[in-house]
Amino acid sequence: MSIDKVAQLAGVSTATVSRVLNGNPGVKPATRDKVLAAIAACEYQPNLLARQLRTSRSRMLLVLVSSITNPFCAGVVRGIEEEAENQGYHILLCNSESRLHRESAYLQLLSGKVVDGVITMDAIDCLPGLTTLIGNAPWVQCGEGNTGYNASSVTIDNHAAAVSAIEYLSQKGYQRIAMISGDLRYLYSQQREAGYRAARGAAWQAVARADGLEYQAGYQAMAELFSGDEKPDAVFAISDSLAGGALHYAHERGLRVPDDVAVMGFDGVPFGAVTTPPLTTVQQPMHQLGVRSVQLLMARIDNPQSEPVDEILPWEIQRRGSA
Amino acid sequence: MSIDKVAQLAGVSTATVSRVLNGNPGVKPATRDKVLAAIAACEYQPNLLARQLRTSRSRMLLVLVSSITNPFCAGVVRGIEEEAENQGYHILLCNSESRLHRESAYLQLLSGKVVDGVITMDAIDCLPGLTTLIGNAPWVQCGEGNTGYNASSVTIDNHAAAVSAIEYLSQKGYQRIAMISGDLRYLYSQQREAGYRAARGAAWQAVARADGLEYQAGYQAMAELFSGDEKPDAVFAISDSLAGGALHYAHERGLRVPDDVAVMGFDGVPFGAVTTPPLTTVQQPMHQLGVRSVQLLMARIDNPQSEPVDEILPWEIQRRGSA
DNA sequence: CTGAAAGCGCTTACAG
DNA sequence: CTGAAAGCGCTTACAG
Repeated sequence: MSIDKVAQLAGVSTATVSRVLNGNPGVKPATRDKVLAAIAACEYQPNLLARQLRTSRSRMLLVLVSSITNPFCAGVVRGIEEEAENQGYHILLCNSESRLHRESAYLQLLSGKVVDGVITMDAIDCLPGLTTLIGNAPWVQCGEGNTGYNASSVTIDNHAAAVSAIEYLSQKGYQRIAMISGDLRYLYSQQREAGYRAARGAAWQAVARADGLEYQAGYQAMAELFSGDEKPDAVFAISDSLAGGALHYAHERGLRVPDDVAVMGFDGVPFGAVTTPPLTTVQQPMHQLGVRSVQLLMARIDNPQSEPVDEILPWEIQRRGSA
Repeated sequence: MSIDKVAQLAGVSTATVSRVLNGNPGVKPATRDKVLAAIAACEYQPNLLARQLRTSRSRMLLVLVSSITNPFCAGVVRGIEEEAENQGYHILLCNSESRLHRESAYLQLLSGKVVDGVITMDAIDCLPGLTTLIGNAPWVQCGEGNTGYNASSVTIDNHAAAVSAIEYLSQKGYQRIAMISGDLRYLYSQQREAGYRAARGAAWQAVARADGLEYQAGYQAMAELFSGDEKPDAVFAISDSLAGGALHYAHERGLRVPDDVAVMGFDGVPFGAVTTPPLTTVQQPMHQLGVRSVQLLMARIDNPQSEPVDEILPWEIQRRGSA
């Protein structure tokens, strides 16, 4: 079932078979039909590996996420897959769990020509060696805008969004606004926390850092915020998942949301619409983040000389019942 | 940066370079060192495509899931990735959204030798053409045990688990136990619904079919169950996500859970631990489902003549506050 | 419009 | 222990 068999069957050269396979216009209809018949007859399936080796184009993209269970990541990945499909690309998803070993194993596929480019959603700054593995291969950072690399990026303005979230809470009359922050190796954590501090200025502040991205971490951080003497009357969490854990803590302690304590999230993931009460949050354009990442990556693949671009997408505050 | 360059640099043949690259023992230490030095000197990176073409082994696995945002799928995928990594394999995740076009595009990678085998988590029965695309390639079904294919499978006993869930609710004293079922194209939906009906026997029954896998669908189904005259006092949902939507409906209507209505889920995904109240559910061995899928697939890859095996894993009822 | 031939970058019998 | 050579299955100038 190789191209040679087809050529034999059709009584033409392999070059001709290849031409009809690739839709090359310069083939006489009669011969094309002969070839097509032969292809059907022997149920020929092209060996993509050979094609990729020859053309040095795999039409595959590597996507590095820290956690696939993170609904924000999942939302972005959907956007990536959709646009990749439009462009005739397949994606190879690496759920790194931030494990260096696994990430570098996948990045080897880049230098090994198995993929044409990579989209990273992880904190790349603190993963030494990875950037050298990527080298000058087409690369876009999604959700993280670390500078100093030969990479494009697509993000939102995390600082501004955090400032705006705090202002929203202030306008609602909340006084003691605390924050559940996250892993500061991520640029977005730094930026959102900085936004919180900037917005608070000289006002009352309290920050608890969640250990991880899961609900449980949000629950713990909330407990920490409520362990002191001065309880917050509002909490701004760096992600909806963490906010979900915070809500759980509030319910468990009999705190009414938003009357006793308001909770505000970040991301705008689906489950935020069905929490009790539904979560007020900063809605990120997840789908569009994915779509634009692919488009910027394609630009780099098609023209490696082109300048990397840093794109910033809009966000909006989604008002629901929790704050 | 091909093997030829390295060979030249080291003053040996390409065969020798290949041998040290592959850890072939029959190489004189002195020459091995020369080669290693040359590899380092020119920062040689092997072209994996060429290697794969030559050896007809890609060490990549295709994983077809219907929805990556489904936390049950995500949990299984983590198990898959972990075991794949142990075996030196990479995975290619296809988030099909049950779209035939996308699934067949990915399955082409199978016939195209880009992947060595496939794990499907989707309802394959009703996707005509896909099974012929798979042909006799190494294949295992995970979570779905359709028979009649040349595939291994790993599942739980969905019927028994559903029966047991209903018995649990009965023993708790609930009388009018309803069910939120799902898409009957999935075998697991059929099996769990059949288990429900078998367990109820002549007792009061009500089934609402959720339209989709998201919270929202569970909310709608719950609304449907409560629209009639005879309200249920307990609801068994076919998945935790759907149960989450049901909980939301209950809260919205001021129904106390589990006093006014009990809610029981299925899957045992992480967020079930932080709902209000936490979700009583049937815990599936997600991680192990993934691990065993990979192992069974490896068996088929290493020995295509081996018989497919159908493996059934244990489940358990996870008691929490909602029922 | 079509074919003969080279080549993508590896690995692997086969000799020696 | 090492090398020359064939070959994996394609595509693509280059002729004609």
